[in-house]
Amino acid sequence: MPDLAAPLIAWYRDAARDLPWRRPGFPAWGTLVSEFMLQQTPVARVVPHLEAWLARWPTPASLAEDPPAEAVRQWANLGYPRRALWLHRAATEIRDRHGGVVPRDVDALLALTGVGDYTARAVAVFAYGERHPVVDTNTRRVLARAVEGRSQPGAPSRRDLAAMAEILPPDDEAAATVNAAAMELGATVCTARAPRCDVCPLAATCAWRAAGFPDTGDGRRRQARYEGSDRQARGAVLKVLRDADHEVPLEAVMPDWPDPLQRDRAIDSLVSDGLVEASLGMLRLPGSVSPRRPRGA
DNA sequence: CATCCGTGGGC
DNA sequence: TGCCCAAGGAT
Repeated sequence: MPDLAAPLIAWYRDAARDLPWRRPGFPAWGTLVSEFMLQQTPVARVVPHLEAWLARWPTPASLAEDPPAEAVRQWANLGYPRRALWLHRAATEIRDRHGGVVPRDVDALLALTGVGDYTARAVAVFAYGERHPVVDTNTRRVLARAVEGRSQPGAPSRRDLAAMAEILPPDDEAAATVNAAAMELGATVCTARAPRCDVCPLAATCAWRAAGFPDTGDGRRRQARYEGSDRQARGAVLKVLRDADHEVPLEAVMPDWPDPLQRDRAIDSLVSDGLVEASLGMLRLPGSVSPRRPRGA
């Protein structure tokens, strides 16, 4: 296998975008928040939200002090609001189990709510300089093309970590750069559609290019239609509660939604997820009011 | 392992 | 215009 590390490092030195989490001295907490936000949300949408979030909650403990409702509100329209709830839980876990310091150890990171294989290693590597393979969807596509000669990666697998580990140089800092460079290449050059092979540092040895760019089938499943979906209904319910500064009567939540059963199903699932609290016919974001102790309790 | 989970921009 | 896609994770 050709050496991918050297051309990736050289290319990254010139082509890396200037992003907040790449600034020197950026805190590990900021890296963790950015990785939560970047889970399935494009960089351009994340940047302003990240800066507002860190200005409001500069430490995990500061976030943990506020109720989850505030996290869900601040998350605004970033999408997948469970991530806001999970980030709040992770902040609480960091405060309670790690003295308020974002852990460095991959296993400790993996134990945090909402932190999986990607995020745990991204924090260990990019915030702390540890040497691990970091594999996201961009890296998987780059490896699928450059190494395997396929147009798209297969289903995500634990083997992806081993494949990435194989191309990492021994030095910690160089390994971190290769991890970042593979992601950056996939995000800006080796893109899902219309890859820019003319400026790719791996073009000379790319197996996919050498094979004549065969379409090896996309392996990816089509995303379910959003219009009319339960997800859309959930999003609409949550928006009503985010925009309200107090609890809302159940009957006032989307009274004109085309499918009342779907609306009720959305509310139930949000309650089940912990994103909404319901009692006495009222709905509110979690922890947004202090529950009154029943008389005589 | 397949499915579910938001939202918006680009083509 | 509809469809594709986006630094994943939990169940």
